[in-house]
Amino acid sequence: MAARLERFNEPLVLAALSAGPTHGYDLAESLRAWVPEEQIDLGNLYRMLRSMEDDGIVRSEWSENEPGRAKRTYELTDVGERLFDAWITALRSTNNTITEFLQEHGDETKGIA
Amino acid sequence: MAARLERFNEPLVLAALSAGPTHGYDLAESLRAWVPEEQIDLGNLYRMLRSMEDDGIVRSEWSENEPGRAKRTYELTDVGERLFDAWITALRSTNNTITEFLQEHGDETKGIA
DNA sequence: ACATATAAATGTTGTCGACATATAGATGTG
DNA sequence: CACATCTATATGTCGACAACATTTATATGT
Repeated sequence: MAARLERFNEPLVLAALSAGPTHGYDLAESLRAWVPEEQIDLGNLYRMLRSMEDDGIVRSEWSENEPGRAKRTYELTDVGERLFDAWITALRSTNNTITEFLQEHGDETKGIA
Repeated sequence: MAARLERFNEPLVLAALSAGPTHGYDLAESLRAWVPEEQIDLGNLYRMLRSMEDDGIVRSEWSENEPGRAKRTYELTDVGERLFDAWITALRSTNNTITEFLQEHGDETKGIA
């Protein structure tokens, strides 16, 4: 059982990028810090990044003159920053809904709380 | 934008049924009380109830000798009650994750909080 | 008589996450 | 050197679930 929050990886990515540009593989590291219990699916992460780029949420380019495998560096656009704000608001609202629900029904797990 | 919690209707139904048996249409009323902003999809609700019955979470039978259109009355099984407990635990955990995230990033919406 | 509310159900479609696989350069090790 | 492993990006496929639409049927209000 898990109460999965749909698309929650998106605000995690937005938060990570709001601290400055990085590339996909590093982003996966940041996400792991937030959700240590579940391993990040890199395939889905890259797919998400490309879809976010299609929507103008992030912008990317191949990093040049860097050692190692070629990396694509992502950074937030203005649209992305505004989306981040919207996510924060939405998460607050969701959190309130859950909190109210737990207040009304949270004594169901006898002996754990 | 909405931070949708996947399958959140399920714990709502479980909570409603834990207060006693009812039928699908009444359940929709209870759900509306919890999520007034979004209208409940009755089609999906009935589909969900059937699937929950397949999984042994609820049990149902046609109500007899009742006026009006024939109703199917649902009640929780033991499995359903345990699932409800599991949902509570999972929701607590999700709530903690969101809360931590908001504590670190919640000052993004300038002038609203 | 006609519209609307109650009640249950199916069909169809799109989005997203889970899992698998492909490609390729860099680095470590026997 | 050969081979494994790590870093890095990307696509293919599948299934679960929500959104939206439509169907059937009874009861009630005007």
